[in-house]
Amino acid sequence: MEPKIKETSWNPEIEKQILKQWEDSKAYEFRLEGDVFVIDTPPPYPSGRPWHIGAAAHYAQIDMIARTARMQGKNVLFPIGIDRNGLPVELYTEKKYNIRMHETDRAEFLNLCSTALNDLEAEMIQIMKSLGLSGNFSEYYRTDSEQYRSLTQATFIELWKKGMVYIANRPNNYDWVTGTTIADAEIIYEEIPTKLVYMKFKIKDSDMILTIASTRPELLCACQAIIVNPDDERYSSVIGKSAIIPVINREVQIRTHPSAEKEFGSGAVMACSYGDQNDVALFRELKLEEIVAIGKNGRMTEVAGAYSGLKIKQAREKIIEDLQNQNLVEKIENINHRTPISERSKIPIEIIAMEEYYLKQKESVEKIKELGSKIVFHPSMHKQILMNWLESITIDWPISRRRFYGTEIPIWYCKKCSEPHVPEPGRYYRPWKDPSPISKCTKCGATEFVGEERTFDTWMDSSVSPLYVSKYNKDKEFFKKTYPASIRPQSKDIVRTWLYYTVLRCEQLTGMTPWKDAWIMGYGVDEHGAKMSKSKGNVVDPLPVIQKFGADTFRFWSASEINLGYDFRCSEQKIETTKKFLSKLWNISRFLSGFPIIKSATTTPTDNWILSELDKVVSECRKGFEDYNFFVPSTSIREFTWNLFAAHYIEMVKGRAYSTGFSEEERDAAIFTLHKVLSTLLALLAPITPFITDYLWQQIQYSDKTVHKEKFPQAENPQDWTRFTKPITEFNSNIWNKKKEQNLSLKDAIEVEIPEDLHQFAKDLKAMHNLKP
RNA sequence: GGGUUCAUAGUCCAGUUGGUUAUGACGUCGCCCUUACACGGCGAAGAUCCAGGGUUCGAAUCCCUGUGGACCCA
Repeated sequence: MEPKIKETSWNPEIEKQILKQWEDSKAYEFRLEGDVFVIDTPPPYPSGRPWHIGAAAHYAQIDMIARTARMQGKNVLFPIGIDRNGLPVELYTEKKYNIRMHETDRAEFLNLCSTALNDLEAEMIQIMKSLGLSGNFSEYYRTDSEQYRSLTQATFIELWKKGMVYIANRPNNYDWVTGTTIADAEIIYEEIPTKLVYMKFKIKDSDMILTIASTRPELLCACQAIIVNPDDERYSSVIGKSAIIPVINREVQIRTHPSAEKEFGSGAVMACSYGDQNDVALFRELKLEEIVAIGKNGRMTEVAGAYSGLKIKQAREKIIEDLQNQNLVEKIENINHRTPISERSKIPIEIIAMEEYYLKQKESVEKIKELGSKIVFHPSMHKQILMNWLESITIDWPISRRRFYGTEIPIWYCKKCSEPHVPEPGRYYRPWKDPSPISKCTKCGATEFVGEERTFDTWMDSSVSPLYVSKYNKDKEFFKKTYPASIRPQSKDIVRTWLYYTVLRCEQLTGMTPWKDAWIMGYGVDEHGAKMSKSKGNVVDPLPVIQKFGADTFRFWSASEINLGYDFRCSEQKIETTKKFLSKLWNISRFLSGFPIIKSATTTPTDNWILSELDKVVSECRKGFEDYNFFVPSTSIREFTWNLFAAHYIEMVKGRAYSTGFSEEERDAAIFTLHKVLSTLLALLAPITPFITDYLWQQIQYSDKTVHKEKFPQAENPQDWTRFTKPITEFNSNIWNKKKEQNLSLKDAIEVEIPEDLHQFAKDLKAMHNLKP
């Protein structure tokens, strides 16, 4: 019989035709009716070539979630967004044009950023499409669009009116070269050689000398306490006494705190505003009054006395010199110090108190814990990341940034009395250039205003993504049916940020959890298990891989290689070998496509056995799909298809299907079963490898429409025949071995007794191995 | 320093509530064109299940201690 399928292997080029077919038929269009399934898709950030292969694998799996839900009969809202706010594009633009953001015209700088993003975005969308994502590309959103930013601003205004926002003067990471507060995420750490200076402090009203080691002697003038460990017996006699700061000649108290390590330096440390983050915590905890020793220009302030006006480094050298001249230095060690560096200017950051806006979060922690416990995490172990984070929240969230490419904080200040005013929500506001929408100061009645220049932390935008896709404040009917969303897929490393902030803000705004499920994926690492980075040169670019092997190969690799929630290794070689399975599937289909489709038949024991094994696969797959864990179905299908269906069943019934020595009924039963198994496998695989399954489905003509409109298969056979699997496969192996031992070809006849328990399969076994009667 | 997590053949991975001989794949080595497939088939070799201790009739699996790695936070 002529097979309907001619070629002997799957050609990934066909994917392009199929993609077009889906697009033309609007196969994945969302309808707001029936059972609605909403995905809070993570909008990827277009950070430049190559797109991380782990991210591509991640999105392939999110699409599997969408397709699974669709085959369960749901209407799936699968939005596609692009995250465009924030630091990376600013850095990219500064580097590309060799300019500095704060020294460039703001409007011009924004334009450059936007253009850069457009190029990077276009390529990203192309990759997402070619991966076969069934998302809503025709209405993809951008987080820097007027629509999106006006939502961010509206939610801010709403919280402002609820009294959730306040302004406070607190120490922050500060990069004095570029003149901006920066987030922790923008700090990198480097081991830098530095001097650890052991300085002599006199104890007041005694002859005792207390030695204190510090890498920041220039901050002596900002010292407000000496700290020793409460268990450190060397210092128990001086606790509560005062010490005299050398050179500065000011008294400070000696106190205890567990953060003072006995082994570091002399065991006694000075708390200055601010040497590092620990100092910040100490000042807060011990309620010390801060002394501003370093100005925003990176120079010592007046409190530094003789050192005032000097740059930090100069001041350090000068004060060491003075200490030595006055014999106040015990010794100096050269050490490597893990120093926080600004990612942007590569200089050590300073911690300086600045006025910033804060969103209250401390009082929401209990409520978030409650909501968090109701969200179903996949895998469940990653819920712990959120819970641990909630335990460690001690301060409110600083939300203002001194950046350009972000959503503007919609505030205008009265020129006369400085009273801040927020406008009405609904529009997109740019206070740095827009005329004030406020006409009269509510406090003093003045009529002139100055716009705020700062922007929001980008998580302020990202954290309202479920509200955006559900048309919050825009379409009540739509919102009601699509919020809370069904699932938030995202990666493990941003649970503390994106996931947490989303729950926080959605709770504050709607009182509800933003989604029912959270699906947390691990990182893609290189083939040796190391993190990929451009500097290490171990980055794998997904684009050529997809072009070479096809999206389905990439997707199947992603499904079968990644166990949900765990890190996974990426290597081109592994992806390549995955393609073999698609070839296998293709050839099985090619073989079957030569036989007519038979709708029903009276099956034989051999048929019942494989159908029973098929049912087992179906059940396992359904379990995996329900948990959105595609590792389970993909590996289970591959094993069944290759090692049972192809290797044993097809070989066993080949003779019967060709009808040599069998009745018509027996032949029909074989053909029926072959098609039953294959069509079930294609449907099960459809969410994972949508191209090849759809193509084969339509070529063999299992139905006249796409496989993606099918319902998921269910286990159908009540009788369990799987106890025969082992005897059958062992029997077949035995014969193959025997023929090999006797140097026989597989088609040569052989005399072998069929064991008692396999008698009901005898006819097929005889035909398969050419057993002598 | 705190937390999460992992540890099974040369490599990657499975092992559900503890139960005969530890799963599969890649790679290696042999043989083989067998009416779907050489991008294939069959076979073989390859594991003190990280170490030590405990619970148990029985532990890769449960508990404790340790070691090593990855990541997050400080």
